[in-house]
Amino acid sequence: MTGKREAKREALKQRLTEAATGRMESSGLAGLRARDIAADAGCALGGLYNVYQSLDDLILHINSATLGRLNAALEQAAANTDTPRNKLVALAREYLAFAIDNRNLWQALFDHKMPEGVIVPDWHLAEHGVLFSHVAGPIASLKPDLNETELHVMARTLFAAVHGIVSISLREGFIAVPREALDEQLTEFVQTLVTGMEHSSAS
Amino acid sequence: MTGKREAKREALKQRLTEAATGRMESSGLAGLRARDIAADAGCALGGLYNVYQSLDDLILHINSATLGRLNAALEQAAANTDTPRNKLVALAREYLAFAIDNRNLWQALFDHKMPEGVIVPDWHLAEHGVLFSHVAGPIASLKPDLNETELHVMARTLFAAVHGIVSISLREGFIAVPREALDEQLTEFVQTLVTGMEHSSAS
DNA sequence: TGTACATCAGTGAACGCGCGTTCACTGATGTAC
DNA sequence: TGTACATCAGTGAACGCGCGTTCACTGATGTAC
Repeated sequence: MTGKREAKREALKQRLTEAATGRMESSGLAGLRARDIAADAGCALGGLYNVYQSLDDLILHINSATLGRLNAALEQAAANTDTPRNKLVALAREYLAFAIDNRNLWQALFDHKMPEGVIVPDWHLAEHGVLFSHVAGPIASLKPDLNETELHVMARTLFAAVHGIVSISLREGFIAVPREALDEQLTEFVQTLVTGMEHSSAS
Repeated sequence: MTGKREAKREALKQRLTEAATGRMESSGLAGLRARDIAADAGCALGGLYNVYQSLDDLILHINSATLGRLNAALEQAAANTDTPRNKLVALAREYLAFAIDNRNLWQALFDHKMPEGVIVPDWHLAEHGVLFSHVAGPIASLKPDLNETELHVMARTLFAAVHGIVSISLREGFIAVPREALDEQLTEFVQTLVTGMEHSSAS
């Protein structure tokens, strides 16, 4: 029966991760408590610290998983459309949809701060960086004259703009504006921006 | 010597507000402690609670003052330029400048959350709403066909986009991108958007 | 102006609570023979 | 397969810390006469 220890450990880790994800989804990052997670996962409080170094460590792993799902969703959205313009619109809409469907998990991506002095691991920063990359492809098609740096900067800016719109729209509990209206606003916004890009002189 | 009580009270309130603002600017919202504020203001811990209902109450007042200064700065920026296009660019640049120069105070406007169940007073929500209004004027000139609601929505969206760009750029301690570059990016972004608005058909 | 009493701001030690993390203990799994 | 010992996961009570808020007390300001 070798490996039973490892198996149980993995099983517990998964139960903890699922429990924590559930809590985060329902109560938000601020409502996440080690005791609740352990209780949900059916283990003692101390058990959590056998599997994860700290609560922040656990949160980091949840965020990593969320980023993975988000990146996959964006990838899909871009792949399913044709023109650069439509890809950018689809990416923005998918981002909005993901944010709405995973409200608190998505929020935690941006709200979580490491305690002072502790550094965020590189692999996690890299995952965040991938978000921008989805936007870069379509932009490169629209503006072939941009060099690598300019392209990266522009992708970051466009992403940030969309993120800002989604972020402010979802603030304060429920959505004041109905989802369809939000969707339309965002679509129109990206359309306008792309039109502007098509009419502006090359940088 | 009537009124000495009131005068002292006002003086203390001002000292507390200044001390708290200073702490907030240097240490951020998360680093704000009642004990520090009282010490800086030169009064006992309990004194703070004679003047303000709670720490959240004090923070609300600081945010209110910050919003006042921000709104004034934006008003200025728009007034000093001519065309709608230039006004929108100037507003965005002024917003960036204010955020950089008042990093932590600006951040606190968006980070501060009331404790669960406590409602943000109306007057404070209204102050936030004013932010959008600066953008509405120029947009109305660019797109005269918009009705009241459409105009408000568009102003909100544009503001949110610029806020998102500024917000993500200032994340993580120091500015990775030099200020001039940020300024240029933001300017270009707004220019592109306005160009797009000029070329798109009326809604 | 002076005296006696009332009021309320100012004080800071103590309270209370939340909550992440530790740690001595136990019991299950693994290993040696 | 069985036995004795070693290892390490699992336990949950206790620790520790931060920090907002309170409260009984004091001393300064205000009022009445």
